Amino acid sequence: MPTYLRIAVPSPLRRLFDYLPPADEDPDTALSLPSGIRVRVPFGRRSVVGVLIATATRSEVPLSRLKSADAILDTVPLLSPAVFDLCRWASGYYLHPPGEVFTAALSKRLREGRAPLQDAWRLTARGQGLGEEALARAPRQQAALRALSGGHAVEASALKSQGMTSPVLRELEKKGLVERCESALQLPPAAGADGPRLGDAQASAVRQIIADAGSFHCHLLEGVTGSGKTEVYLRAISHCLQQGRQALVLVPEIGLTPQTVARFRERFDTPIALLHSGLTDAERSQSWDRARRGDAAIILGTRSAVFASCPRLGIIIVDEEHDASYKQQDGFRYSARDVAVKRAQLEACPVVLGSATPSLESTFNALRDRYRHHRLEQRAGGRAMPRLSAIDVRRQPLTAGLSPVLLEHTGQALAEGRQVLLFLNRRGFAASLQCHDCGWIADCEHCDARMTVHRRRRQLRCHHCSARRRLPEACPQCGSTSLIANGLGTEQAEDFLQQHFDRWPVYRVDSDSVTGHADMATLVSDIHRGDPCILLGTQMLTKGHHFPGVGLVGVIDSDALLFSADFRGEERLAQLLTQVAGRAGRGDLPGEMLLQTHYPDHPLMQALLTRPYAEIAADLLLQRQERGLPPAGHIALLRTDARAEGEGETFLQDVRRHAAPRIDAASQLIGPLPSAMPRRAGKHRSQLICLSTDRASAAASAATLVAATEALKAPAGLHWFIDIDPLDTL
DNA sequence: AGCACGCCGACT
DNA sequence: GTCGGCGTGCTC
Repeated sequence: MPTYLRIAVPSPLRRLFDYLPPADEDPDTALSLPSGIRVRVPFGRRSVVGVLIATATRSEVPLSRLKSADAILDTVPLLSPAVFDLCRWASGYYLHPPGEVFTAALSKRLREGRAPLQDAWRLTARGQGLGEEALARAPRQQAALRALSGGHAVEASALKSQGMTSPVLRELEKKGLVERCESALQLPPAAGADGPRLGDAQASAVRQIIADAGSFHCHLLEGVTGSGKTEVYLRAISHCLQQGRQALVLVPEIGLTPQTVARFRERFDTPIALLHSGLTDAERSQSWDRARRGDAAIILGTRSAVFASCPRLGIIIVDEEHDASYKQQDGFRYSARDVAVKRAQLEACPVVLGSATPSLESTFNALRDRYRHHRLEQRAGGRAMPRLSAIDVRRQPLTAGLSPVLLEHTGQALAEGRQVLLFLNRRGFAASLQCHDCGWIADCEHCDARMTVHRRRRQLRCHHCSARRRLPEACPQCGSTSLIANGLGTEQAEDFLQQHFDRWPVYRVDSDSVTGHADMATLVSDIHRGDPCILLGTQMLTKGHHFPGVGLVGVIDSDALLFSADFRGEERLAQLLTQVAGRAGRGDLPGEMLLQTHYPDHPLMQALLTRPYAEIAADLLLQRQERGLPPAGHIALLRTDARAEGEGETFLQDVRRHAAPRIDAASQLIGPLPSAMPRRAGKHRSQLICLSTDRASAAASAATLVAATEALKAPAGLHWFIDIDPLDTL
């Protein structure tokens, strides 16, 4: 009976492919090949690297149509069993092609079918048999042999630092005395250095997390900035390392700053593998390898690190779990937070979700006792949250969006030697450009959107695609030179603030002015000197950094955030403002936060002013439950990108007709509808929403939708994808 | 997604 | 006469 290899092939196809074992492989041994190994297989007209999912003795595909695999690339899987299972789960849950999911769990080097990097040397059997006095005439080679005589492998970099050059080692390799291998550090169990004394709430959280070591439990750690969440993580990690196990720490995209890394390095005298987008492919592959071999005790990374194989994982931490950057927004649209929880379950280890502003998803799970909820109420050092008040800007004169009251408070804070943080969530000089004589408005050619004025660069830019044009001197429609820039952006506010407060520096922090990690680091260290200044910025300013010298926070345009078409708009606003508030203040200086608004009586504005985040979240959760929206309900979104208008809707209408009969009563289909911005980057976007009251129905309906979509052939130029648990439905 | 095959316009 | 445009069809 032939043996079949069931392979996940890197392709957008949502199925596995069967192959015969390579010709030189004995069918009986082939049957016991372990799942998770890489296999090189012919696919179409090319050769690709796939992952063995299982071996089988039957196949649906007739033998005559099967090809043989080219080569078995590994003897032992380079994915841990838990990550293998995690990928299989994720492929099913997110309805994403298995081959593409597995590529998320392998480093580039391994995806290309290359062997893991052999960055260490060890003695061969012959090398070990050699006496002390061997190679007396080659002192450098003798020294190298002595360095390796400890019986274990030594990393090439370590040998180099002892003065062993690679020509010397290569010479020994030629003599068959040493060989290359993967390094295998012998990690001693490491404890963290002592930290500050814990408060009661912290100590209790640590105690409960530690008590769960070795079994799955999800902990929601809720605490404002400065309440000591990080200290709880560090203690839990320390305990985990003492057990000889690894810790996986996920942080948001811009949260992996040098300060974050420094904090871990200070505390733990143990190798840390970093995984973030700023690394080169080689560095990434190395971190990936160190995690997989167990050489790194701590794996600290962004979203994709959730798939790093760790042989002895003991805990997972997801910091700022509410952060949107955990959701991948293209291709394999997974949520690293949700995948982390699933992973902890598969690894049988605790997972800690930490945030000052937990997502309603996590709040809901905590309320239903699925998660253990720990609240850290106090700010370390008794630091108070800033006092919040609204500035009613109705009928007030606004200069560059700033009211006299906000200007006065700003001036006063600066004069008192404090720093001021002004939050404005719009880049550029102005939101749009209009002709005062004929009404012409500068629209993007590719999107249903206005172009933003960037005066410094003399450009019009679209913030939804890459379109850029020269800033016109005159109206292209009527030739008038009376062009007016509507809607305030950070550039304009910066110009005004610099002029108005010329005795103090104004730092603008947005993705136009701050481009890299290095820029941000310089800026942060400047600001940490504490001299009075104005910090003016977008969302970028609200993440990851704490500014102890800030005594006043001003939100220039709260209204822009108050009205959002998306169902998560209110949750995001509450999180954003709470996060901004958390940036400010220290023990001796209670901060102040002022919100400029035209709607001081808006219920959400009132709630924000008078109640803590947790209460607002509880209310918002009730509203979601009443409307059957997440996290009470579940959403799957089938989206299309088409070249022609209406094409997507027509196609989705077809999909709906085919799928509807097989969708149960716990799910309802809404749409197809054009997206909130129907045309984006030249593509016409539309969507079909599936809203379900329970998870099982949601999963079944989404699978039905995908099956129907695959069965109907999409017209040329129409792309479609499914988004499970989307962040927004716009 | 690749990568082929396939059938119609401007060039060495 | 051919090089090459990208439409459409398949991948065990």
